[in-house]
Amino acid sequence: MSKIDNITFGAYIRKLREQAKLPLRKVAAELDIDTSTLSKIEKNERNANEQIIEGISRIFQIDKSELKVRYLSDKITYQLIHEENGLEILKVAEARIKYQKRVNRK
Amino acid sequence: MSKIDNITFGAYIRKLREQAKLPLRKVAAELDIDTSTLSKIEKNERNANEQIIEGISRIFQIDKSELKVRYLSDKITYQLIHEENGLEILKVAEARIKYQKRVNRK
DNA sequence: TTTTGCTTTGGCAAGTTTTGTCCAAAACTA
DNA sequence: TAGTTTTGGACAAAACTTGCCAAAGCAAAA
Repeated sequence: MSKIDNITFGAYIRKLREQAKLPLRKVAAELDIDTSTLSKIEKNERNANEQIIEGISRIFQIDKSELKVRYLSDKITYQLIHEENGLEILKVAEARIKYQKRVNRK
Repeated sequence: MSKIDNITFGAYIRKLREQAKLPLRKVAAELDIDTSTLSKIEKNERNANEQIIEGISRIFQIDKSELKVRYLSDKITYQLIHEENGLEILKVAEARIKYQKRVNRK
């Protein structure tokens, strides 16, 4: 139950930063982005990207794939949150991805 | 097993059109879009949108929500197809959407 | 209260992506 | 062959995203 905690990606990385007692300014500098950009990412007003996820992973020693799962699941949740059939859509996507996996390993 | 047939959205609407024996030209006119745009949508080279899904639903008498499920699950599948943890990402998104539903009906 | 440091906000300009449209060539049909 | 349908490329306009900066807000210390 660690990744299914219903906290957004932004809130999660903010929590990491606050636990480490680091100001935006310092983390942003480490990530080589503007402070205001990081502020917006923490408030889910801007997208993160590979470089930023990489950096967060390095700074806070968090497994990069966990961060990616959080980031992408957030995005997908957001895409479906107002859809009537969100859960069905996910089921179909799941079936397709499983199918792809089967096909790819030939 | 009707929506989980591993056929893309484009291929699906092409099939509908061919079964009805209609040329792109006619369907595109009905949808009020360019013929070549519809050709590209059928080949998954352009996005559909609400208006187009609406139109397809009307022309071929297909339930609009079925079309939406097909369209969006396609998009999500495509977003995750190269991700290591695609299935886990879907699971997390699913848990979040369920959580939202619970919260919303308060 | 004033200062100091941290964070938030708004907005602009540049860059990128997506869209709609047109046209010509390719592919198909009869 | 001609006639029709489908495709792909080019292009500008529109929409969206990004990086950056300046100003405002906020809280705690001096």
